[in-house]
Amino acid sequence: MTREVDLQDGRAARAAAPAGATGSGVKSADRTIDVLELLAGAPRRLTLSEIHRALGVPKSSLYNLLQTLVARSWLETDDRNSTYAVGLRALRVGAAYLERDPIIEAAGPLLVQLRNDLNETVHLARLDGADIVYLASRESAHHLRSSSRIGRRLPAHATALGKVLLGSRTDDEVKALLPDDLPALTPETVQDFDTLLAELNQARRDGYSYEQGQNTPGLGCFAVAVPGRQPAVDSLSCSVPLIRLTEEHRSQIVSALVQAADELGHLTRRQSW
Amino acid sequence: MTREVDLQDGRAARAAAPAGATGSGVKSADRTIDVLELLAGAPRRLTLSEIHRALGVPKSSLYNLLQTLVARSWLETDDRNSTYAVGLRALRVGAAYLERDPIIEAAGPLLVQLRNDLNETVHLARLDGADIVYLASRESAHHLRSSSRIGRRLPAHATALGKVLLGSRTDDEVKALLPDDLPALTPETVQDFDTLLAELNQARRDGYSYEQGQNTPGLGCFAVAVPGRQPAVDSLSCSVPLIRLTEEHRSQIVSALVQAADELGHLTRRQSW
DNA sequence: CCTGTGTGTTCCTGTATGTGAACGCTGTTC
DNA sequence: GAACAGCGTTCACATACAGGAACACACAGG
Repeated sequence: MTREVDLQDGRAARAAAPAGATGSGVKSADRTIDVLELLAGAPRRLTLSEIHRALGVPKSSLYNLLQTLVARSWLETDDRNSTYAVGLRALRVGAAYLERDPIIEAAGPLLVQLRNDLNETVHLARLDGADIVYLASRESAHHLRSSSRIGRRLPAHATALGKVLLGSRTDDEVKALLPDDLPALTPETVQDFDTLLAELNQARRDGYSYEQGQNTPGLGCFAVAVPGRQPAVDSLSCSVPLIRLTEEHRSQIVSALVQAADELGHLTRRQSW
Repeated sequence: MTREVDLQDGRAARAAAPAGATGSGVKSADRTIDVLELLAGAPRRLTLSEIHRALGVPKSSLYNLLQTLVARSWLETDDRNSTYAVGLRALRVGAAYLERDPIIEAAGPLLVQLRNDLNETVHLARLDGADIVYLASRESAHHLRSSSRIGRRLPAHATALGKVLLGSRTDDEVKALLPDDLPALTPETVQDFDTLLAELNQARRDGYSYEQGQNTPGLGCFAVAVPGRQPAVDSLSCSVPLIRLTEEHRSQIVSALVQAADELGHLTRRQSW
């Protein structure tokens, strides 16, 4: 018997939309998305029965659906119809989102320069509801093997990227945006609303946000919002292992981030959207 | 009146699957994919009516479908339900495909090194049917603005990436794989089957493929297959503007590509798949 | 060996879903 | 100003799909 485990990997599970949130729309379309998002978040290939249990969709309906998606190469099955994973054709749509957005195109060279100047990992992210979504990143030379986080979601309140964007809104807007109970990713994650609001005020005053180990133990993170839209939706960040973080490094990072975000704002302001 | 144009951009239109290829599966799932692939390949945002005409789906059905996809953030509508584009949540699934594949993870640093050594644009691609699909690339320092081609498809016979992979198959297999009429992307594209087979033989002998302006005028391209699987499915390439292409550069590129492909093959051979 | 639990697959029916036609609306044209 | 053509939206009916149950098969264990 195979051990029963969470099919969604730990972090993503909390940040992801309520999987069964299929309410009013076209049923098969909702399920198609359910399947794709489940497989995208799963740590390994899944069998029909596993998907059946995870989504609560009848096996026979699911069977037809999966066949359809495999026929379109949006899903792949390895040996003989045993396990399913995201397929090659699903690649294009995500890339299309990235290509259509001028800010992401413009961010590429800027991120490279930032990473080279600081020699730390830098990210571009966007606020979506209560989560931030990674849009682009460049890894520091230290760990090359780190897999790109593009498309991954993290609760905004647990990240510097999110805090600085929340800070661009009023306290009331923040209250309306975030869930009543703030999920914790680590023991350090702020779960108290007033503490969070204090952090946001700090970020508003400083012009940047900082966070330590609130989403990843041992990692500190600085972020500034990309100017241009009000309220801001995009932000740049730089993550540093706490062991390597000196006061000098800190001010270097912050000024480099502010400058890069400014430039990014200017580059995209006149763009036709 | 708006001028009526092709909704799919020139290249992608030919390489893409027959858009109406929805045959036997779950209808709404097929249509969901149709919509996503159409929007991903379109050069701009589309209205409901445009999608209706492009896919031949009844407007009322399409209306519900689009509403559902928007509600799930797989599509976005800008002002007020007027035009549609790929949404933020579609990002994750493509990224998931890339992350699950060890060869793509391993290719990252290798591509960076290749690009730095050659100072030219380098690509990793995979054969899928009669097309190649770009999986990863690093642009040369010369043109930073070039948008990533990840997920884009090109006819295999018109690219060095594809020719070297086709060369890893027998002539009969190639005949079975490719369509009867080879589409041309430029006046230079091989359309004659015997000429193509001769090119494949050349590639088999040399261990790499070369092509000039067959998919992009003024651009030459070298490619070698990543060893490990038989027949090969992945290949590495380097594109060079013809003006800049000397005999010395040529041999430097080929040997760097061969070495990188070998290394990539070794890195991934022992990986658990 | 036969039983039990797992898998993926097929079939048939009731109903949920797709759809054609009609609607309200805006902007353009004569 | 009226007629037209385009747009997105609504609604009631009939079709095609979802889903329960039953199927074939593989494997593990008593």
